Amino acid sequence: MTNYPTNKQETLSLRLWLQLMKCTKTIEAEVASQFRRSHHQSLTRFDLLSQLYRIGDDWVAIGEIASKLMASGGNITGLLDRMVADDLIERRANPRDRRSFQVRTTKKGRDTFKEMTNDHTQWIEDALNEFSQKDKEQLIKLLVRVRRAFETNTLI
Amino acid sequence: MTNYPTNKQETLSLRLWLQLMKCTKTIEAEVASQFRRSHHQSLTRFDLLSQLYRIGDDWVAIGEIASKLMASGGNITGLLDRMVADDLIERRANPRDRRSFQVRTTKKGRDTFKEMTNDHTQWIEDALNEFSQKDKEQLIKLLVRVRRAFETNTLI
DNA sequence: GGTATTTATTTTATACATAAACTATTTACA
DNA sequence: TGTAAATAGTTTATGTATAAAATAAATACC
Repeated sequence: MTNYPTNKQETLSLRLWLQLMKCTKTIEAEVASQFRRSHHQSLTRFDLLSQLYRIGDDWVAIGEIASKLMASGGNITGLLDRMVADDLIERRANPRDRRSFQVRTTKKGRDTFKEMTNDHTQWIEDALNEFSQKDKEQLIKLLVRVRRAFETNTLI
Repeated sequence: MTNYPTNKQETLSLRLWLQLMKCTKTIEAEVASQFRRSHHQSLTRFDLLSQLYRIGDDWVAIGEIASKLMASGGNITGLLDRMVADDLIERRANPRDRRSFQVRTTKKGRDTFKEMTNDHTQWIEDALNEFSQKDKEQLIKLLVRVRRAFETNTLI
């Protein structure tokens, strides 16, 4: 009979995962609800605008957006349709590949993103200002380790 | 001109939140996809079955479920409908209050949950076994602090 | 050059999420 | 008691997510 891992250890991993989820969901729900109230936009749209901003608000292929958002293709089509309808982004055919389409933020999209990201930063700052730089850094380090552990473990 | 908070501090809080979300989403996507593949069930359904299990697999009011899952009413109605159709739970009118309905797991629901929770525990254990008890405990502690900070801050 | 494969995106069917309006009770209380 | 307010769920409209099949164009390769 081998020395089986204690129940306490098992519980701890599960508890860690549950707390991680609970924490994220709490913040996410709050941020999403604020975005809806203040800007009539969803968290997903904010993510998408963030990605476009990072790219430099230039034309990007739809597939690239999809992979960056970790979203499925069918999802992106509808999301982009609605955002085009709201004049946040524009869409065109890729002039060099007729299979491919590209999107880019409009002026309204960039302005909306700027307002959203200002609010967003402020909310997060306000909520987390009680934490020391050291605490934050350590938490980030641990979170990255957890993610890496999970990625390498499950992708085998 | 006041001493404005440094950009570095601001970035750190945002980075913390981004890592938190990224970490949770990575694990969640993996677990959800495994549940779909192995059991044809969603993470939401697993959460719901977990809540029913915690309650003791006895009759519970629908509203209580909704609040425990942090879900809206309209959402729960559809979710429960589909789970009743799949014979995972059963529904009845509350005999003492004709406005209210109650749900309870079926045998199939309990069996499904048992299988799912075994797998789930194993996945999490496998992924997190490289972490020391001390690391896990500290991470849990920090996560709880973050959540509390956010709850008290934003609910004012 | 013509066929097979790959790539990029959309369509379809379905599940899950919210807010807001609605229905049906129960409860509070004047 | 009778009426207003509160409570419990559902319905409706819409947004966001997945998987799988379909479409269309580019590429590989014989």
